[in-house]
Amino acid sequence: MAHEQNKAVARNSLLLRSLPDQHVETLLSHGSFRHYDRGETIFLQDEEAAEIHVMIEGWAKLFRIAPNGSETVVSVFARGESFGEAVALKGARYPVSAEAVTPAEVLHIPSSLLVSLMKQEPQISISILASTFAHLHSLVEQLEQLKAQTGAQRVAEFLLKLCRCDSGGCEVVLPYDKVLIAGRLGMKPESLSRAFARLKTAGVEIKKNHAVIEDVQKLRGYAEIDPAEAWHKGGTAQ
Amino acid sequence: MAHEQNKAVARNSLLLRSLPDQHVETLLSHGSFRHYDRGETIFLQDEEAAEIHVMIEGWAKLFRIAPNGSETVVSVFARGESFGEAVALKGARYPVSAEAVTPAEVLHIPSSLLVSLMKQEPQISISILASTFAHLHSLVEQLEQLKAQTGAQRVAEFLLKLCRCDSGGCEVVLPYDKVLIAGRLGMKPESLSRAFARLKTAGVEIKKNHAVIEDVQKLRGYAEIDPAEAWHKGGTAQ
DNA sequence: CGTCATCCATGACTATGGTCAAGGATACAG
DNA sequence: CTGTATCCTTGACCATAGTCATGGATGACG
Repeated sequence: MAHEQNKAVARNSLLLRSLPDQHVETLLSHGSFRHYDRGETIFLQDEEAAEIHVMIEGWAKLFRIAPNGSETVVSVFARGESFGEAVALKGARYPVSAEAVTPAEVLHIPSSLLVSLMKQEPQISISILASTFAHLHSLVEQLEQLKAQTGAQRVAEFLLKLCRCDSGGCEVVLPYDKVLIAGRLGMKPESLSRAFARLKTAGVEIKKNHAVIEDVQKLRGYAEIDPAEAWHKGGTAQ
Repeated sequence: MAHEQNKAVARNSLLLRSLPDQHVETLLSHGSFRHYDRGETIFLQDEEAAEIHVMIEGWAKLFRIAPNGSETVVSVFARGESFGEAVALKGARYPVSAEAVTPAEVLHIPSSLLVSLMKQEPQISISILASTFAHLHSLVEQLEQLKAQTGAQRVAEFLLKLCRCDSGGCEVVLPYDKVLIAGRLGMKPESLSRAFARLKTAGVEIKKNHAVIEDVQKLRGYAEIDPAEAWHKGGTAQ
């Protein structure tokens, strides 16, 4: 049965994998698996949070709609990752909305259950804090990237994170469509196109939905150094 | 003795105020208060985190130095706020550095102590999660602001957060120097100057280190609407 | 096979903000 | 009062990316 598959993934999720089996079973038996179609809403900004969400299959994005109508993608989650921990435990309202960007399978765990387990088993708190910290960390990284790097450099880092090789050439599949990649990297689709075009200089070729990286080291260099320097080899002022 | 003052502030901090007195006393008696001069380092990126930090007096910034040398201010903390909870409990390395930006008094609480208290008192975990969530939330807001607002709009929101009035006029004191404000808002000091200049349109006058807001509502309007529309009153496409 | 829709690339134009350089204000020391 | 340091503002210039408009590729469907 598909549920067994799902449970296996859940047991391996970042949130649950370090918990004692007994508690994992309790959580699984009270949690619910649900399917979402592409584009379907998982929760909305300002809704009261009562559940923690674990991605079992597919991708989901967290995003905010600003008063002026523009959308900001805050993060994108894949199989094994979870979100909403801190909000749900605080019983606060979601600061973001969540939506499936591919067909997706999500495990929902009621936060009340977690709170009561936390009282018995402090290890759970540590687990939750750990995954919350991971989000914190990734947001900090995003902030830095947004403030200190150009669009093309952010794309370069994005590609580097996707490919698992340390050196030499590499070919990666773009995990979701370009509109979403652009959003995730804080730019418009048009800018993403242009960023791809610039990366040809750094030995990257885009074909359909996969990218061919000629030399990982070279690309890494492009991502980290100020682009002006990559050009005419100047010295930094400070 | 000054220590009593300090302890009073600590007891009122966001992290400790909701804890039972008994535990607060334990934490205080094992924590240490320390003074920092302006510009002094509190901790460095990549150091191992073993303490939680509570601001008692003054201001501190969290920041990252990118490989290319540019600094990103991630957050600024004031009296009563705390940072480093999630990292310290996970025993990970700091993803950011911290530095006093004014003369400051900081309470350091060993994380090992907190871990053992968490085992006795689940309420502590909730407290910590709450303040971690607050950070998470503020980072999300920053991301949104950076992606969806212009510099002048970010400055407008910054001023609005400082003034506690809901309508009418208002005068606020800029809490720290303009270089830091600029950093906190993701821009260079020059851009901050220009943003201030633009805000004259929205009824804001800057004199030395305080800002006079003519009409809070008006400024709020400026912060939220797309600046192009504030100009020629167009309709949004989408 | 043609039609239509979707997604993506590209061009032209504009605005926002970074960089560099210069100049004004303020505070403080002598 | 003068010299100096620090901080802030302003101007000129330019790179980056947003906006708008167009056109091409791909794929679903009749």
